[in-house]
Amino acid sequence: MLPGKTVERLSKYRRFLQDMEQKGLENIFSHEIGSNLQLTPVQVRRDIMLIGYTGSQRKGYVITDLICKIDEVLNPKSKYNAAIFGIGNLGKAITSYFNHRGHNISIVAAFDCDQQKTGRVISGVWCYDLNYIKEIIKEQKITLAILTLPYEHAQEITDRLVQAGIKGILNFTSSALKVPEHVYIESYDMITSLEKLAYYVKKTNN
Amino acid sequence: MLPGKTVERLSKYRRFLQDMEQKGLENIFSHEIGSNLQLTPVQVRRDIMLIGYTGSQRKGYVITDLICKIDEVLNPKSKYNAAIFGIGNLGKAITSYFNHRGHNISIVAAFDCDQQKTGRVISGVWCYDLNYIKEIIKEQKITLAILTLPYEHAQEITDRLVQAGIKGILNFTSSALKVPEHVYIESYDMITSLEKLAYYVKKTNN
DNA sequence: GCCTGTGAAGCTATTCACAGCT
DNA sequence: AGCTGTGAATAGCTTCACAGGC
Repeated sequence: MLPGKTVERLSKYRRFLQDMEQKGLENIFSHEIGSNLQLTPVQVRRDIMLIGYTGSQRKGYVITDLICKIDEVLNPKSKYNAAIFGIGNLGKAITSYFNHRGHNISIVAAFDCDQQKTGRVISGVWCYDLNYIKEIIKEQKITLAILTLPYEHAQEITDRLVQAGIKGILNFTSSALKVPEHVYIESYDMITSLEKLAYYVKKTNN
Repeated sequence: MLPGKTVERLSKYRRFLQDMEQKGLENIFSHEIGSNLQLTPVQVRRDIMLIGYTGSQRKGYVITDLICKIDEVLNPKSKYNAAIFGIGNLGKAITSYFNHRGHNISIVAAFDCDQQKTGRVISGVWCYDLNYIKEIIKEQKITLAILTLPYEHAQEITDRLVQAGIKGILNFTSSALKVPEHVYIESYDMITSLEKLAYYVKKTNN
């Protein structure tokens, strides 16, 4: 099992490498990847070492092979189906943004409690009423949930998702969700980010 | 200067404490804060220790005082003006979400290159054309920028923001921005988050 | 007895420094 | 000469373990 930080960087390496591949490049050095992603070459090499890929001293890494290796490590061939909970502006942003790229994760359903939104397609996915969580998750083999609904309902919906057998949750609400051991949570809180930014800006400017 | 992780948690403590204050509570123990935010009591105490606040053994921390102390540390009284660059779904989500709460950071302007959007109010803020970056930033004393525009334009706009004297950037594009030393960047990449989630879900389920 | 505050230990992540290859 | 791969050192963060107070 790779360290979290390494997994995050691998995701970025892969996208960068895909771009370079598209541009017709065949080989790349650790310092090239590094300078593009603002990382040290050592860090890049260490990550690549961790996934067991090895380059050559003269030409660096073979782009196509490295992409393959990352694919192999990050997505063990299976496809993941995700659903989004709360299809407001944030939900729509994520859905349309995400489904545009070729991924092995796809958002296949949306859920909302607003009757104006349910029963039709929004940002390319069908929007269901929150009452059908269990059925649809089973039916569509959804394993990942993205939470973009109001803070107040987050824990309640989470409990229902866990009940329905969801395996991972990407949580954009500022609620610190309680889940059983076997469910993995990744949270992002933008208020925190902005406040952190303000803190460091202040600190570095006086 | 506090560690990044501590700053992040302080932001969360504050919001939780404000909620508790609203509910009429006066005192709170580290384990109560911890269990709500999924942190160990020791961690909470350590963070509070770092900002130089001290509680009492019998009643824990005085909520109002602790909030004050966090305010003092996180926002050294000044107000921050922020602007959002790219007012699509994500931009709108952040703007409306953020300006609803009482903050010392406020989003006072939006920028976009789409003529359909410029010259009017969107999500409560006036939307300017990207050509006026420099003027508006000066005029409105904007120090923070939030980037929610397409990847391809991120670096170019960033350069112009730096030129215009911006101090901090919250970057939601997947581009790893190059900026001079004195500009602070906080980045969030949701593709990375989802891929990380998928990775750990997979790993913990076989 | 149950709380806070904190030195010391333990982990995790990054960087240094350099051996080895081509 | 300039790259990769990696043990060893360092830095950053969290938890342990316990002293001290009410």
